[in-house]
Amino acid sequence: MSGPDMRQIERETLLLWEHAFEPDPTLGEKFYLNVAYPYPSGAMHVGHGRTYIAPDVIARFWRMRGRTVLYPMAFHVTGAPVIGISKRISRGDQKAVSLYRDLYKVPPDVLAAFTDPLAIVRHFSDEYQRVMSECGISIDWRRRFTTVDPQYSRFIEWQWKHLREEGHVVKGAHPVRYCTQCDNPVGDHDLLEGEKAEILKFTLVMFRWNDALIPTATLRPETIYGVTNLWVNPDVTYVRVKVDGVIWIVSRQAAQKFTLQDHSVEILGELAGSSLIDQVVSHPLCGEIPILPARFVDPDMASGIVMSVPAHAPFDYIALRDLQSLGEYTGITPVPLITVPGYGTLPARDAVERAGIKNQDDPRMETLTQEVYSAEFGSGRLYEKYGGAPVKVARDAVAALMIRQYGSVPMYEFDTRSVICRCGGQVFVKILHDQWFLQYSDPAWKAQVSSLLEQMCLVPPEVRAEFERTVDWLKDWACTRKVGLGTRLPWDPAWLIEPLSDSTVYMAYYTIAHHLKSISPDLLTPEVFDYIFLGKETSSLPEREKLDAMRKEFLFWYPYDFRFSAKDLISNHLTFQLFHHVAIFPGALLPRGMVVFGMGLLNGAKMSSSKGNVFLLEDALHEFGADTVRMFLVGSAEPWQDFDWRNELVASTRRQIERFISTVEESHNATGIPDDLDGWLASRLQGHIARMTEALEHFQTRQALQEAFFGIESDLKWYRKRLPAGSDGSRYLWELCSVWVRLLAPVIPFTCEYLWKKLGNTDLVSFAPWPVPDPAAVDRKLELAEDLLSRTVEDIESIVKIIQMAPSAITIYTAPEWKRRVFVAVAAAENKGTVIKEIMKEEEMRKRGREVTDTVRQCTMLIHRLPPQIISQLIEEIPDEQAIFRKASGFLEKEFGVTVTVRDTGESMHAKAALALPFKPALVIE
RNA sequence: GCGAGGGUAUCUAAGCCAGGCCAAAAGAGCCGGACUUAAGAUCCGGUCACGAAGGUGUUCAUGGGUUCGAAUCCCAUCCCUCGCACCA
Repeated sequence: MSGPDMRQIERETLLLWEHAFEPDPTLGEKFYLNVAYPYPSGAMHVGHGRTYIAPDVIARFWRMRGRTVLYPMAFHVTGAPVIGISKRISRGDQKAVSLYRDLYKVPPDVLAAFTDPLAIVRHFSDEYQRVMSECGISIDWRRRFTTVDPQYSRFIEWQWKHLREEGHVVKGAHPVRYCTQCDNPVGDHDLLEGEKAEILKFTLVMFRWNDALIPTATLRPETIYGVTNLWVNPDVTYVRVKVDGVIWIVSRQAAQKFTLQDHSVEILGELAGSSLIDQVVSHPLCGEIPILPARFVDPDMASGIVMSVPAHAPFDYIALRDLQSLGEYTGITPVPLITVPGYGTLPARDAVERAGIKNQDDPRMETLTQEVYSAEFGSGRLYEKYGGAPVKVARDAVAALMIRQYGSVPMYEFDTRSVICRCGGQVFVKILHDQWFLQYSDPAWKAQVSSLLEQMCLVPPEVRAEFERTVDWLKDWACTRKVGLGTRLPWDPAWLIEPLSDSTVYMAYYTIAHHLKSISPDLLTPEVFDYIFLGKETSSLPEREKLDAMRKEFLFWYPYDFRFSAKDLISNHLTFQLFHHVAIFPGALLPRGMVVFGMGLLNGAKMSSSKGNVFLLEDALHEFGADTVRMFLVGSAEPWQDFDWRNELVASTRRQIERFISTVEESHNATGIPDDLDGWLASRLQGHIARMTEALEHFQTRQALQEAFFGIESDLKWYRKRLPAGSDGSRYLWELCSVWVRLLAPVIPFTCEYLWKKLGNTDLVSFAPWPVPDPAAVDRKLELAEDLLSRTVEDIESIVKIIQMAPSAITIYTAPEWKRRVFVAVAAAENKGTVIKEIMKEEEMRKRGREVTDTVRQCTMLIHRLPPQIISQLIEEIPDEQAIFRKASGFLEKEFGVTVTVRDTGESMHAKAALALPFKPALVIE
């Protein structure tokens, strides 16, 4: 049986759904959820699939529960990536072309148009919509927009006007990674090499040498008191340059760097490093010192000349020792200035000697330097004669002093060498001016976000800590760019608003996006948005009727209930959008919750388009069908867990759906009259409904599926096992299937629409009422009886298996009345220690002596092994086991193919019979 | 390095917060059987070890500790994932 043609069903169902999920405000309750919109620069893979399918399951669930559900979608087009992509494609870059042509399967004529960046996003946003629809995602596409639509830009301008008025936007200078070849700042993804390089702020300590200054860059300005010499690389050519009118001696590379860091630089001439050796320089804080040669000095690091503190810097110490071992400069002794626990007077010497370093070429020098550096920074103190301050404090104080009095200036430099742009050019640190910042560092703003977070529902709860940390840690964010697509800053149009800063309150835009399409962008002044979103009246508002409708619609949907996104966005986007919301919207309209997703793996490895390790969502749809893809993606792990796509696992998901289809279809054959067994099935079903509902209320899609799919399936398995031979079950199965199809509709909606119709319904299951557990259908006694039966069957099976003998007769001995009393007494006892005493108060029990104490012990063990729920039920009433087993004897005989007798323990002298306990009958198999 | 989360049987994964319901749910895979001309699907059984009576033994990253009792609590170590900013 291959089942119905799912692809055909999908096509037909999609027609039924056209315009079905386009909600307008109602009188009822709403549920508004949204997902971070995609940047459509490539094809969707199965990882994207889950990002949008999991919220769809939630959307469909609440829709069936009667809420008016809004699930909108748009496309984030702002930023620079597509510009780079289109450049690479027009340049004929093989890697880029092959990615788009071969992996994303873009047709040649479309690819040719990709020389226009907008063509890329247009193509892929259409693809996204098409594929999302094919997945059955119930999006209201009327509200679709892109972030470069003129209406959206007007909206962003409104948003930024408010941010500025609230004082959240400030101007400043900012050091950035900068490629001189591209003449642009570069981000991580623009780098060929050195992604992890951090920008460090050095202090240039200015030593005087004749008419010139020699700047040495240091991260430890406080060590100036211990400087014994400078190091210059004798093999390097240095330059004499005029910097801001003063003569400096630096490496050639450094001279170029200064031009990018707010200095005017004019090269006057060259001089060999060797010519500087043995020259004497001076600084007011350390006096006169010589220049010594050292090969470790890198001309491409900061100024290309360093100051030497052999007492505290292992590199300096070992370089000096190397020289002195050749008999040179033996007059120089290290000058200590910091005390640090765990080290002697000369920490650098201690570290070098402990590690047994031979010379300055030893590879361990880096870690050694780090070790001394951290120790001194963490617990070091300057000598009393230098003020006695902790290093932590002295560092900034001395730097400030030098800048104020001794001509020092800061210099920015990377902590690692070789930072290379994708274009192949070297990357430098440049100070950008007139940069605009969002002042996330503002404690008052942070406090507002923190208190909003406290009220918000975060799923899973573990992410709360990370959000709180992020709010604490956020610093000012450079929010404008010179290149890319986007909206211009209204008051400074030379700048574009950066992509992470123009995507923070668009959830409000969705509520009216479809109405805005019919309004000229020119009419969308800040006053118009003030009215729609804040209810602020202004005279002569245009299109008043439309605005009123929008105001009403906005207030219907807002605030949003849940925002969904992957966990990598916690530390930026998800937190940013909270900052922006509190800045603009009143308390009653602030976000209510967020759901954070895990990441996707493909066959155990990270999914990555550039490495080709992706499985395209569309391919998955074709190969497995939409419902299979959906069920796998939301069923293999909870949304916040990472999931792993493996084709062989997905294939078995498809079989599960096929099994479900045939079960429901075959329920037509069930024509029997419902009896107790159906009562049991119905009672169990109520539990499944309740638990699945609760799971979905908590976004636990996997748990929900376990409950509703496998839970019901395994009940049916037992049900069929229990049916008399030849029976297909009762009419109750129709009812069960009606519930079952609705429970699974959020997860596998195509299949369920199909089956819903087969069950004789004419409406859409997508809008059918969600099943509600019926307390009247719950029958604990029936459930307990079946439980006893199935446990007993398991026991018999396990015995039969072990004894490896074909049984000829089975006798079930139920426990005698007095044991039931003991059982209840033990189960109900507060104090298990004194329970025997209590029981022995009865004359009848005392007569039985040891038998009773043994039973107490056995009962205690049994009680520990049974679920508490069963125990509490047993305390209330021990079922009539005789009746249960007698009633099921036909079933038992069918199961084991032998006669099954049921007896009370008292009727037998058999040794085993004495083992009977309540809910654990003794079994004799012969 | 810093911040957050996590490591459970062949795999995915529940259990952990509230310690005894735990040899540890569920699914998958694998093995065996039934059905079938055969394959697939389906159904039945098995899947840590031992056991001719429903049990016993050893397991929940590693090593310690608390407790009558630990996958669950505490400490240390190792490993994995995400983030560390001008980038979507």
